[in-house]
Amino acid sequence: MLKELDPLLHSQLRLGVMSLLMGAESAEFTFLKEKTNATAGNLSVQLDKLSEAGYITIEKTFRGKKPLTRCRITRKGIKAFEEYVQALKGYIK
Amino acid sequence: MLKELDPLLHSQLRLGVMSLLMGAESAEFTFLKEKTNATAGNLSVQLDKLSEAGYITIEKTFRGKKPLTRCRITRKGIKAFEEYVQALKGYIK
DNA sequence: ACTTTTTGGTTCATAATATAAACTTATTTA
DNA sequence: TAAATAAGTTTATATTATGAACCAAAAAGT
Repeated sequence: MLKELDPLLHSQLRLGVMSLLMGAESAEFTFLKEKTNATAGNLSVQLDKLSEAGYITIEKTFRGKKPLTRCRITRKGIKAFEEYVQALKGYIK
Repeated sequence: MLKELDPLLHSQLRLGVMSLLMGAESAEFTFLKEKTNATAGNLSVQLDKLSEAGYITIEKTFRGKKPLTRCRITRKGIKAFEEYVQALKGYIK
């Protein structure tokens, strides 16, 4: 039987972010923005949602005088991602 | 680079329907409803969208005196599904 | 025989979600 | 010193998903 797909992950942009974070120790806002082709506003909102859910951490610092936002996937996020992939496989054969 | 995910397929219910139709010659409304656990209203709407897009055909007849709605995936639908799966693989590694 | 429930849906109003435009604050660059 | 750029956030809107309410016919109760 088809499993539920975690709605937090079943979104192109959030899934893209999580996918990128799965493959890196951490990633900067600007990097994620470039790789996903998202607008800053949209990315900002979606990162907040992932953070709210405890799937990522967001660390805001400065590089010199400029703001620097760094994201990292959490253990919970990794687990959710892996479960999502398993569930998805039931759909794509 | 991450590819676009066809928004018509990137929806739990529509993807579920397409997945079921990929594995069968045809399927009845009531069968799809059971397998996907959708409400009739939601399923009806999503089937229309897939049909509008040319991804499935919907044939309305009768079994005895009761309405019978039968769905089939089209060549276009199969292609779209396969492309979606390819694009998705870029996200889930 | 009629009235209640079930079957097989559709329509529509609302809830949830995604998205980008407009804004902010600070920093280079001209 | 005015104008453009960087790095985001907030907010208003557009899009999408979802189910409640509805309909017509058939089957089941009484």
